[in-house]
Amino acid sequence: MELHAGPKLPDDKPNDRPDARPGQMRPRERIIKTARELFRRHGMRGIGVDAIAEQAGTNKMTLYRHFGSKDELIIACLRDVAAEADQIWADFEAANPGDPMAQLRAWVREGAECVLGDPRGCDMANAAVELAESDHPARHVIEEFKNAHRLRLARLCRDAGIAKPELLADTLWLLLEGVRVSIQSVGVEGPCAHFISIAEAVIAAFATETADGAPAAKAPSATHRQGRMRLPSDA
Amino acid sequence: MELHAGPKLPDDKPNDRPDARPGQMRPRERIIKTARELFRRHGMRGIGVDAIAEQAGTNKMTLYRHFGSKDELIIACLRDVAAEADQIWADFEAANPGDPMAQLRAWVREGAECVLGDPRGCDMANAAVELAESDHPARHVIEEFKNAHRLRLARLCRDAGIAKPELLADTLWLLLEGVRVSIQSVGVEGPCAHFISIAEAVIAAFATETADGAPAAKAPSATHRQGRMRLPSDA
DNA sequence: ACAGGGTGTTACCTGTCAGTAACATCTTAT
DNA sequence: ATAAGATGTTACTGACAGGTAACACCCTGT
Repeated sequence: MELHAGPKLPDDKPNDRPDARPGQMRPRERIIKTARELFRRHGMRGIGVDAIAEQAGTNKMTLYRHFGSKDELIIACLRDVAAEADQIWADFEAANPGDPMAQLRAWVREGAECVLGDPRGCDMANAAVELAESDHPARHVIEEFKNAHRLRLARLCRDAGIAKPELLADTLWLLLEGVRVSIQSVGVEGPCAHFISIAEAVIAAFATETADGAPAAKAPSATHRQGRMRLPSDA
Repeated sequence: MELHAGPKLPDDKPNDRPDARPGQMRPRERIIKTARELFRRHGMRGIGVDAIAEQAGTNKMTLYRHFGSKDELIIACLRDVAAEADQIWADFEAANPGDPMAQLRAWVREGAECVLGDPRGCDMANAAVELAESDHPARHVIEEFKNAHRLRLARLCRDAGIAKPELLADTLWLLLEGVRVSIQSVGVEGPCAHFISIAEAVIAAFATETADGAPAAKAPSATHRQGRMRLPSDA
């Protein structure tokens, strides 16, 4: 039950190590990034640790020195996904400081962009589908992430002055989750193509009744609705 | 490439065979029903043909006499799912004859009921996640089913006099797909709990502008709405 | 030079799973 | 009764996957 902490690096001078140069990640990082991609492409049960290690330019032994089991590797990958998502949140929040409505609309656009171009949907949701065992350790990571994400979205809606923030958050949430799963069965040409229009319309509908009765702060204008919000892949 | 047609039964007198009695299905049917349940519980890659055969009260050889491979069994199961879904459609259409708006709202309620109580979501969508190979033969079945279902929903919306039937259909579609996948990561207590309210509100919002300008036929009454959701008239 | 930790290599074990062969048995139609 | 087809039983193969052992090779800090 020894949790592998990975190779000890001199943390005070990380750039002195040749392996720490950008584009020259150390084995642990390479394995995680490679595993994430292969899990995504082939499914977690559709790819073996041997193939992951080889693709990562290393071997199975090194993999098992860093991750006690395939399940631990899966968990590490999901944590990596979560960290990346948190970063994306932070980015578009920073891009629209003090403007929660703009952040909300950035969330919609960001969500759509993350989905398109790669028809494999949401790593977390896919993991929940594949790891059907209700007691699988990775489920903690998934639930924790999804719940935190949902609360964060509701907070954003509340900050934007929406009258029923939880309801709007859940609506947008279901829509995006629907897009991410739907794209895997009917592709980007299906309902997903209308996601941004739909989401903008829903936001606008909710924004017409703000909590304090004041005019909704920065409700999406008409220019954002049908034409300008074109999805990258459907020109 | 011989497609197993199953044991030849005297179709003219099906009830003469002891195996044809209700609750005493023949091996092929037992295998499909059992496989559907086990696939659902454990995932298609999480259960073996041996376990399926045993649980179905038969053995692997009989299974392989009816289905040339595990993939063929998967396809047969998905077709069974599709047939069942078609039957459900037919049922609630027949329950509200000539009232497409009532049928639409029955679709919402039926969809919600199918999802709740079993946290494993949609078999078709789950299969699309698990069978990641883009050329997997089962993908044809999935895409065909999902596309047909989507068109049928759009037709229902059009018959109900909705101004933008495709857009409402896609919105409801994404919402329900979102529910079915979301329930697997955050459970029924999450956004799924509001699905019916949300869907009713969306239908009401769309129904306020019918195609011919006439008052919407049997729009859901105000008691079903959480918040007064109005969609901008351009969407 | 030396020690030690991280890494690469090879070989191996064990279990599981999809799929098949051969033969015995049962049911039913004629 | 008998033939034919469907089913049950056992045993087997081959492939692959998860996981481990042992040993050799670096590279780095002292």
